[in-house]
Amino acid sequence: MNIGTASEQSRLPVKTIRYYEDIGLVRPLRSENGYRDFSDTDLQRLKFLQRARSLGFSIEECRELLSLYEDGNRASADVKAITQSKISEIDRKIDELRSLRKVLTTLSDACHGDSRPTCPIIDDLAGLGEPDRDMRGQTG
Amino acid sequence: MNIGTASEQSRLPVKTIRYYEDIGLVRPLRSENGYRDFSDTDLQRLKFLQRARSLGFSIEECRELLSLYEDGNRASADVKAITQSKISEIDRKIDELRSLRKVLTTLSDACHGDSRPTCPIIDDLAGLGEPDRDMRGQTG
DNA sequence: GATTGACCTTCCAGTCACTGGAGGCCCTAA
DNA sequence: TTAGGGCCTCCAGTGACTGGAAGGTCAATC
Repeated sequence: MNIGTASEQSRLPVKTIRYYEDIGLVRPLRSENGYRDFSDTDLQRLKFLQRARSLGFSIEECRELLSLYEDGNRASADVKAITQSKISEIDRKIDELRSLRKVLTTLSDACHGDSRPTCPIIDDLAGLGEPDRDMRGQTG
Repeated sequence: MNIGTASEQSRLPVKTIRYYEDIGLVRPLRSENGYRDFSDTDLQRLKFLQRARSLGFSIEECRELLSLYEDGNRASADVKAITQSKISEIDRKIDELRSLRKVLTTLSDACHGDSRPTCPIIDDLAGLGEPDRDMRGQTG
């Protein structure tokens, strides 16, 4: 099938599929006219990639998962390990966002939010808050 | 002061400061030898940027906040609005991560994680799960 | 005065995962 | 024959840096 059909079926943009070919995630044959010709197996890979990407796996993780997918002898433990490290990563991100949210909420709550120029948010950003600067603002 | 000192004081990498100059977030003078010469005002901006970035504001948001910071007549409502839209954004991200986490946890829990090749995680990625494919995997 | 080494400069390329666009070929239908 | 849509490649841009090469500057030491 042509790339357009593969795109519809896999729900991946055409551009993305071409990109995936570029980086070797899928290797469709070529028709005589130079068009990519996707087999059912290729389509399976694309669907796999779509799902895995939407679950937050990076391209390199997808590559790894794909090779496990296609290795009939893989140990499920290997796949589970990748998945669990992904879960930990998500947990870390959630924590980080939560603490960010907390600071922003505190600042926002302290701000009267009217037409006056006085603004605790700006004051904080400018370093005019309590002098515990070194406790905060560490970039992850 | 030289860029190294500005870097220490602002806790921003030297490279980042040069980048910020490139994109016009800070405009230090130059000494006769061509070295950047940061004033106290420049340093204030850098510290402001460090704090704002660490709170998750994008570069463009920082630019906006900086101009509000330097506008003595700004309305605090403007700053509060940016902050609150940031909070909503964080909430959206957290929700997304939570639902991702849920799917991954379900999959991981279903996987025995031993040396056998049978793996529900891979099966799901391959589209061998329940046939509700169209309900899932929408990329945000 | 020469050398060392830290610090500074610019410029280019790479990161991640695409996305947009230009310029042009191919195919089908009217 | 023409119009349109689909396909091709290649290049550049996104965001926010980061790494590295090649080279100039400065202060201290020999």
